[in-house]
Amino acid sequence: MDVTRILENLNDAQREAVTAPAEPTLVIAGAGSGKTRVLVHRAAWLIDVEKLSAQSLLAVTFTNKAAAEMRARIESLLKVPVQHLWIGTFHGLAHRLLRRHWREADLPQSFQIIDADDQQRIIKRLIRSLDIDDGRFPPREVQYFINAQKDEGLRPQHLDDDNDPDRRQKIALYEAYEEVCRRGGLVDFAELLLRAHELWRDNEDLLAHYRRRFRHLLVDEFQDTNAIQYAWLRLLAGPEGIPFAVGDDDQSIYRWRGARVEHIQQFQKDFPGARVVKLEQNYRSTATILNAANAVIAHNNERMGKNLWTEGAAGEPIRVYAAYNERDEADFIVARLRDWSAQGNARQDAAVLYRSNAQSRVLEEGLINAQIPYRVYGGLRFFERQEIKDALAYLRLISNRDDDASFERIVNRPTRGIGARTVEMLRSYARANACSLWRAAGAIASDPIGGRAASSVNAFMSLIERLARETQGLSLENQVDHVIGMSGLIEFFRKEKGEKGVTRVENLEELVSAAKSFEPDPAGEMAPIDEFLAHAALEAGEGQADAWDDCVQLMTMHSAKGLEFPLVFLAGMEDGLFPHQRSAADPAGLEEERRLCYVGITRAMQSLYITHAEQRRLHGSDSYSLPSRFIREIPDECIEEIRPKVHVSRPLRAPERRPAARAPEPETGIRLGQHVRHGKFGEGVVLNCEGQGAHARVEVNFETAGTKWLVLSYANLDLM
DNA sequence: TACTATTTAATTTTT
DNA sequence: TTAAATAGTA
Repeated sequence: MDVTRILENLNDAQREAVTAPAEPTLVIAGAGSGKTRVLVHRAAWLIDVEKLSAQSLLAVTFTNKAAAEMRARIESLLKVPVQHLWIGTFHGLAHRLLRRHWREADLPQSFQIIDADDQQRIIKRLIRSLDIDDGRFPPREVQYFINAQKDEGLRPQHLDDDNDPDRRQKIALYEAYEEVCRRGGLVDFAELLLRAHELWRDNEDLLAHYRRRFRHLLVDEFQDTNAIQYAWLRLLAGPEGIPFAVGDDDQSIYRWRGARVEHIQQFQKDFPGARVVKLEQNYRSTATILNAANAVIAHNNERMGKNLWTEGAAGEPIRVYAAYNERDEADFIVARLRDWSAQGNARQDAAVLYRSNAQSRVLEEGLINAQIPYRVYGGLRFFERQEIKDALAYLRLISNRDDDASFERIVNRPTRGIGARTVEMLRSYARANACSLWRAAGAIASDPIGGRAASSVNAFMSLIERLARETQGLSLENQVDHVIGMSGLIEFFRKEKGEKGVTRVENLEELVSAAKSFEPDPAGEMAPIDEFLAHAALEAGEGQADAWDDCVQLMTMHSAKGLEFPLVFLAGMEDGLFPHQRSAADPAGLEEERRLCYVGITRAMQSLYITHAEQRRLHGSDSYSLPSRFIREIPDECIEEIRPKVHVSRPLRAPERRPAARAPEPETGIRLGQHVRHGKFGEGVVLNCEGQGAHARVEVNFETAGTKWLVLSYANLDLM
């Protein structure tokens, strides 16, 4: 056995974690401290040194990318493939279990997975069909409610309406939604986890079997687990299982979608005496960057506490640039990126991070002008594209006629004379007879007095039947090819004007090649087409292709988690934008924003620039804000302030169209963006003014007191 | 049924 | 500003 290969190049803390005895272990791994490394080496250690069969390990991650990377790295360390090692996402593993045990899970054998978009469509339809005011119950909110319940492991029957009519309504919708899914054999993402949990909870023998098999549970990004994921892990671990969880409480940024950092504390309660290892040595960033990150995150109360350090040098100071507006900010960043390239650096080593996607626009404009290639992360993924989902809906309907979500999607796509009226008729029939739309269509199509609608519906049904017949026995690739051609989809999109249609047709052709290169599990019992459909739902594909081009990377701070770049810009560091207005109100929200800031700072290896704009056009109108409070939390000695150069000052702008209408009070000297001081509220910036003379009021965004409207004649503001 | 005008709202995202 | 959803019109 070659212990050295597994242990070399590990520091003491990493080694302690990797070689820990077979006991519950919690690794608190700071940013850049070698988290994945520890996980990978732990797996290799268990297999190679402890001589455990790869079969007895289960490794779980949040993203497919992380799962693939982990497998690859374990294999490269062990120098052998580890096919029998279960590595996957929570959803992927749950799906695997449900396919194996669909009977016990009370699912149809060829159940289909629906994504968030499908789910929303179903809910929207449901709200309408039940004649519920969708103003009071927006589909998005209902969807959020349902998923939140599922994430907590709750079924409608577990819920109490608390005598709140709104809540009662939502519970009723949850129940109705469940029924639609049951009838259509549809499973959403949250349902995968919930079902998998119930599967084990209610089948003693099954649970015992998996407990016997999986002795070691390796968990990545543990701070991101939601209640049902944690419950699932705990159930599997049982009294004997040995969980090895790796996470960082300071990088928990997904509370809003159910993640609970508290599981880190809970872990120590559920597994008393669990070994806790902290990884604090950082191999990524300069000491200056780490000092800044440590100082910022130290302002949070709810944390385990840890301090990143490095053996490396202090490095450059963090540059803070105060831009006049978002254009100036973009110009500054573009100029720095030019320098970066001119000095012989690779563009892909530079990243511009921002809080919200809308910020990318100005940056992109600047980059296009300067002819700097860039790549924006997080666009539409391949399998999420409209035309792709249409094609998949045909395939799904062929596989299962009762799939109402797919039925609705394609019944009139391409248009075949089945309009809103006809669909409404189908829906009400389906509702009255508690059957699927397909069955309703059957009833209506056979109605001799149905008229034109009946014949259109009839034509649609025979098309589907024909496609089903014709694709039987064909290879996956040919099935897909046949369906997109004969369904009329290709023709439909070809007619679409502009470049869009061309791209759509190309994408459909791409789908055929995706089907061609898809390798179904030879041992799997599923029909290859169902496997392909599940794959499409669980792995929506890359957001943007061509990662190999030498491009500057643009992304949100959320999507930057886990990545690192020699040069990083944090753009739009202004109060209201970051921390975002909508999170700043409650302390927990603010702490999460601060963790996000910590994530952002720790992405930088060598150089970090922080920029903020005094004035920013947001949603069409100008807003004025103060530099983010997070900037102030960085120690002064880490920072070098860069003043805007006079000659880049306020870019030429057309004169105000209506100078008089919105003009600030000339005699008061108050203008938008003016910094002011108030006796009680402190310092702030003028956001807005209205009225004149004695009635004039101004809206001021105060650093500490928030945004307030003040009557000018009483407020006694000092100009600054 | 398809196209056009108007209204509305606007973090963060993986599966 | 702008994208998307809805309402209204040809």
